[in-house]
Amino acid sequence: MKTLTPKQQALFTLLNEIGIISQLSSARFERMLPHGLTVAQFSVLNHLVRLEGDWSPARLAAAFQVTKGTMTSTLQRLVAKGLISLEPDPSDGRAKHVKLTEAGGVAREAALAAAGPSLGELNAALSPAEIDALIPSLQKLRIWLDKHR
Amino acid sequence: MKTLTPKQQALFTLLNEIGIISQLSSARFERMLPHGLTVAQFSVLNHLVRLEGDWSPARLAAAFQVTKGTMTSTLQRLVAKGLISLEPDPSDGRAKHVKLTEAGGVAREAALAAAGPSLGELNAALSPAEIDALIPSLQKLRIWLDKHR
DNA sequence: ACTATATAGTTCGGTATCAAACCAAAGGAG
DNA sequence: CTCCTTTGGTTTGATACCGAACTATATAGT
Repeated sequence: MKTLTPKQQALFTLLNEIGIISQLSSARFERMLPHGLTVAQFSVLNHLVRLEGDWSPARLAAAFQVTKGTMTSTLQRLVAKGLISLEPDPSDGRAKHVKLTEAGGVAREAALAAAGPSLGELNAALSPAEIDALIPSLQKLRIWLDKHR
Repeated sequence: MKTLTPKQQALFTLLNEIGIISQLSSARFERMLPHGLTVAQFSVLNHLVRLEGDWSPARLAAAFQVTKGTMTSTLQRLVAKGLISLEPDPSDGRAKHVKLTEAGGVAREAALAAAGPSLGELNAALSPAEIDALIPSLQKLRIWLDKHR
């Protein structure tokens, strides 16, 4: 039976764990969110609140590392819920501006309030020190993957 | 503007990085796989080769931490490709046995050969020591999430 | 034995995601 | 100015995934 080298095996295990954690944590998070918000939708709302500036669908897609098509879909759902609006960019006929609506701001606050406690529970699983230790390595990995796709 | 506590913020960042890595690495991996195999499908084949014993859909779902419905769907696609077969369990009228076919074994070998090198490239992003350091913490997190869902 | 509960598996409706193909507008090279 | 390439956005088709509802079988409690 063919197998992977130990190095490859370790990487495979790592990515496997990461995939499962991603799944479980998204599902967990989503169950907390009000208004039928999904993680992807909440992330966009949160992003718009936290980071000032003009955000186009393309910039958002790049920020979240998803394809333009995926972002189109997520934005359409947010528009349908009245949480954002898409406006034409006067200086570029192709582009659009993504704008948070009043309702979008409110929904984001509510989601934050609902999800924060659930996030806190995770401290039982991992100490703050462990969390801080994990982040830089994962960022390195994420950046490498982004650069080499 | 409402924000998260620093602790919550760190956890949020962590889960965010994990989500993006999961996405990017699955997409990368999948592009390498032959026969239109997906990561989910390959994982099942690989699992059946590496771990002896009888595997039912329910056991596989638990092992991969997905719902039974998700596993049903993945297994149906593998059956359609002729890579596994589902057989009734003589001792339990509800259960089934998942069996790898010849073609399944071959496909798994081919996938391994195709994907191994791509996995190796990741060593450029993270040293073996970093990888080994990451795994235990992530496992702790995964196990906690599994237990508390 | 009968009933209630738990477990195995499927199906359904919805969202996210990708890749690929497409259109329209912008920018650069001649 | 015209052609070519790049960029912004949408659409389509496929897969994975969840949660919830459902059927059928098994097991436990009384």
